[in-house]
Amino acid sequence: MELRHLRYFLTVAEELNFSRAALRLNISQPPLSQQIKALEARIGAPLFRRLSHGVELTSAGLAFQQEAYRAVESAEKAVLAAQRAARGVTGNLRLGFTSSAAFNPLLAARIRDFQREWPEVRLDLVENNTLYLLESLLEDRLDVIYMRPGIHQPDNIELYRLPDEAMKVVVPATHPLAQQKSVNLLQLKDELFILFPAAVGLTLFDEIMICCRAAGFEPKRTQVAPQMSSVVNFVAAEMGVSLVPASVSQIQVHNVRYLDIVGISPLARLAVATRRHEPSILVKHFVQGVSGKKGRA
Amino acid sequence: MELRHLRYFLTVAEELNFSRAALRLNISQPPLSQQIKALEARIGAPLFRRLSHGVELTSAGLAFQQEAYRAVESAEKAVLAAQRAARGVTGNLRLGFTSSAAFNPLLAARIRDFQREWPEVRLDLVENNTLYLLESLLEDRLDVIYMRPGIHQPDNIELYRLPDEAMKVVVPATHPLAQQKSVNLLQLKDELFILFPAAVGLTLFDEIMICCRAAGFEPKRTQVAPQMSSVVNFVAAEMGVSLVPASVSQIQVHNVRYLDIVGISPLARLAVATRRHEPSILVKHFVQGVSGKKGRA
DNA sequence: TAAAAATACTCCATAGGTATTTTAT
DNA sequence: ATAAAATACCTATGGAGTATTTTTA
Repeated sequence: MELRHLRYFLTVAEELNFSRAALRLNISQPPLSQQIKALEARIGAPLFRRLSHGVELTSAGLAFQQEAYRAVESAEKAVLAAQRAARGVTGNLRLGFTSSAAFNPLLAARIRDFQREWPEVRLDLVENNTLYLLESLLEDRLDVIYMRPGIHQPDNIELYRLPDEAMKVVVPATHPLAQQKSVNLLQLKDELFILFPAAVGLTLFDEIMICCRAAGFEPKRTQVAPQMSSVVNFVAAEMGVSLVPASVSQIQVHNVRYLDIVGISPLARLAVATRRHEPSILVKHFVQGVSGKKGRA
Repeated sequence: MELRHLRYFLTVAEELNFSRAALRLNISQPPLSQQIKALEARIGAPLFRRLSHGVELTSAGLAFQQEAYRAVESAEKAVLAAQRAARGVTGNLRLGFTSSAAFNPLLAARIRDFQREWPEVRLDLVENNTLYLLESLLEDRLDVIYMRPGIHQPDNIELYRLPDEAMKVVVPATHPLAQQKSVNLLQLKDELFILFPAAVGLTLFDEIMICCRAAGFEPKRTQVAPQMSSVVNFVAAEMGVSLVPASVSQIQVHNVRYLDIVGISPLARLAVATRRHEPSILVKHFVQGVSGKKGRA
């Protein structure tokens, strides 16, 4: 049995006349009779009662009609669904980002614009650290990631650098520096630094360490926090001070002050990464709207 | 596009390997490649990504898979549904009966047994007078009817006579005759008779009239009631007396007595009718269990 | 008798087979 | 080097055409 049989049957069931149905199907009447006959043989029961002027459906024909219609409809829907998916109109895009990038306006804008342009694409969002995101990307559990580019990236990923972001110092409101509009790093030399674990937030951690050394000191005491929001909360709890990307200052926790840095200052680097030779049209569509430049970190 | 393409596609999508899929489909690998290629051309997008060791689904292929599966499934379901309908396992049977037959135990038993044997067949029940039932049967709005056979029936129906049923006299409990176990018709010669309208319950009406004449009188005063239950209610309201099929005495209305008739007594004739040359297997199944004998009324 | 479906037959398009080449790791 | 898909080419099944017969109201 083929869709041809179902299509022919459905047309005859509509017309209740083989000759007219054959006309509509752009075939002649005899082959139509033959195909219906073959279908009836396959089923083992007549689908039509042949009368002198046309035909009528048997109960078997009536029962066949409903499901046959669904079959033909599903077949057509399958083609349309495939075509839509191929054009990138539908589908899933798995997007990962670091907790420190979660507040970056470029990421928010890209998500908003992409959803506006492709409203039927489902975005699966994952927040995690750069190492985890990279691993997920390479193992095909994520399609696009917003990550902090470090020293050695795998070479089978494609990187799109976003503009570097300034960083700010976060201090408790009760801290003497809280009254100032800006600070230089050296003023923090005796403070306890709340940072991401080196193994996880490696790149931001490194960047801060390097700048402190350039400013002439080595942070003596450090304390790790697993998430960007935890960092701010720990500062609010007066456990120490920290350095965060400027966009993170959107987290307006009571009892915390953000200060601009003058002089030597670390930069928060951000990049979008995809698998190299990525075939997914959704990834292409997403990356097209990322305002970064292609290239190594 | 044919079901073949969908079946082939689904097998490849399961195996993710053309050669293995071809084995399962009992064809060789090249024609499978060709059919998938033709399908992809029809859709306008590749469904598989060809890798060195096997293939994987593209997003278009993934989208296609769901609906393609439904299409194949529906096609198979259509065949099964038709086969079941052809065997009389499913379908609708429209059954009509007169209100005076509604209490006949043969009808109740037949409905019960038929439903027990063919639980998936839906019975549509219609209660109406013989004239209406006959018309509905001939115009294909009913399939089987329990009717009161009269003098001239259409000859394009098939009749199955059921055993004649005795009739009883119904009187109000306050009536002098209510004390007797039985009556003869002549005792009713001065009573008001509650009967079906002649145009509607023609046969039962005629039968009663003929018997009264044979008993030696003509019912002087008559009153019509539209339904068998109304007849009994009118008797209960002391409007008059009536004659009903014995099975109607199941209607145990307060203030009403049923009396056997001795001597000349009318009979309630009942028959099952179907269209002549009826092709429906459901009608055949139903009639097979009707314990009547075939023939004219 | 006429309208419509079935049958008889012919033809060719194409599904499927075999042999071989190409491709990608 | 190897596994697997694509290509080339051939064969033959069967879908569709034309002409005609059968059916039934």
